[in-house]
Amino acid sequence: MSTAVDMAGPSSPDQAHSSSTKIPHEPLRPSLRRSSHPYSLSHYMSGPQEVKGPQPSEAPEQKSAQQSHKARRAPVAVWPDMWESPSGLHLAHAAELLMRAGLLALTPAAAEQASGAQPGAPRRDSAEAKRAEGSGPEEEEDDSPGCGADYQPYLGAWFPFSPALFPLAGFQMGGGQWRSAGLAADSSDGLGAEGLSPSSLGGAGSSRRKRKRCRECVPCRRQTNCEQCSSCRNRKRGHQICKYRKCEELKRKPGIEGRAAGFEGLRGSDFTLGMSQERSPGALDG
DNA sequence: AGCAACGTCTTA
DNA sequence: TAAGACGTTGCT
Repeated sequence: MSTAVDMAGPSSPDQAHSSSTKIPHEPLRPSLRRSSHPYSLSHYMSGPQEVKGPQPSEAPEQKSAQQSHKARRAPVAVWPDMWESPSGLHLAHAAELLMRAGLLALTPAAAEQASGAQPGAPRRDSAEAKRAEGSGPEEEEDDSPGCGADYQPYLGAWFPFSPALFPLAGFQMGGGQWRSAGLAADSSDGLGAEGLSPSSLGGAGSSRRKRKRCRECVPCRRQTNCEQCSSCRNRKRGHQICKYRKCEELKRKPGIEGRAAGFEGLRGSDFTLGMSQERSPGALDG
């Protein structure tokens, strides 16, 4: 338990939102103020319930599109607008607010602590984790609401791992290999780490065989769906995993061995640190 | 059988 | 070219 990461804190977005009442409404840094963000902290801390449903500004559009395909789409929520901001400025803004609230620590240690959480009630992913490796400190956490990693969307690890920021830090999702070299060497199913499984390879290399998530990259290690991204909002039709949980290996086209040697062995903590450094004011301004 | 999610095709 | 839709696979 660290001061920055309250492991006994909210285990769901709803609970996380309640903590917003403790946040002092102080002015932001000038650099962030200048970014003219319209959102307050309470806005960032607002949750799915608050953003679900049609937004006032969208009502006319929905009416006019009743007969179109678009009419079937879920209304655009406020959060995804920020999370998916190409510039990442929304994220920086949110990070500033959360840091003020003591909820955010952009340090490797905090990220490590958040990911190395106490076990919780096992859910779906735990079965995969059991298959994945016999033991070890990096053993995949249970997909539990009480798991520290569940807080990542609301804590330090979340922002650096946002897809919107990967490009800013020079980490192209298609080229990165973030899992530990030690883990890779130790992995009993190296195929699995490559997003390939014996079963998926077992056939005649059919392209229709499904690859499996590596379970070791940052997105794979996320415990919970964000419930805000397009994939989550559109799960029934989209049949896609949460954007922020989409395995880095699976994002790459099958057969493309685009692994950059420079990424080999880069630990998650190193990555977090790199992101923190990359996100320093100077780096962002540059 | 039901569900999650990968792969591919279509659409904007 | 990215996002969405849908068929399909793989697992429980």
